Amino acid sequence: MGTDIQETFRALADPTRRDILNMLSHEDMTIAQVAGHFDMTRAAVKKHLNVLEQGQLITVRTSGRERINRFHPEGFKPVFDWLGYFDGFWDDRLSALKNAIETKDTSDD
Amino acid sequence: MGTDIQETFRALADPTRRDILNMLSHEDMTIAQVAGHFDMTRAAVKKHLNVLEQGQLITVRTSGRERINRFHPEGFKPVFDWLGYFDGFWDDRLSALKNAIETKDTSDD
DNA sequence: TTAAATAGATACCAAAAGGTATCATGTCAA
DNA sequence: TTGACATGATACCTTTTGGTATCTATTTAA
Repeated sequence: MGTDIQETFRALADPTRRDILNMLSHEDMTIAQVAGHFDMTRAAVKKHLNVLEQGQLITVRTSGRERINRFHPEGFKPVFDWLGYFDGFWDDRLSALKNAIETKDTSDD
Repeated sequence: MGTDIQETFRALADPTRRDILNMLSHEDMTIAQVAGHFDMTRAAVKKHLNVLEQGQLITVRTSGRERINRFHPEGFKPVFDWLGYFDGFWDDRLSALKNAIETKDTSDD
């Protein structure tokens, strides 16, 4: 568990889910709020949110009857780690980025 | 055409294809050579290579009856560009990486 | 308390994805 | 030229994926 890179890559492979990530990076949103931006049912959006949660790209907290989805940038770490295998192709400047991610990871909420 | 980000993310979403990319980052390989590393048919490997080519993550050249697959790191550019939307979350150190990619892009072979 | 709002859970469906098997084509080498 | 080899192209199958519809549960507010 934890850093299942496959789940993260899978989560990123859908355009709707990438759009959702962009939206959530600006503000936390409930399922209904996210669904309001798409021409699809709330159930379909919920499925996408489930996939994003499995990929650890969002976290979810419950507030009353609402389910609030929050962007979780630390979830990108396995992706950057994987990209790191190709260091030789883009020098080693990738490590700076990886450090940036890892530093961010120390914050909690 | 050109930089279809969806095709690139799609190509990265499969573990076999990510393995293939790692292999090709070390040396160019024919279809048969790639297939030799997996417990699946040559046709299946060929499909994966097609997806990687559509995602612009590899290039293909023909030499006689052989089809030689080459890692194409520039294909990652749309991915890094997309990640750039989240600059605010990991400072702006991502731009260093993007510059690295773009610089590499000027090389030919 | 009761009605409306938010969300969860299933069942179901069509299309895409990952894979195999098979046959056709082009190429190297004796 | 002829046979073996590397690949291309289809057809087909199964599972996963993205989506809808429907029903249930919980929570808020009048």
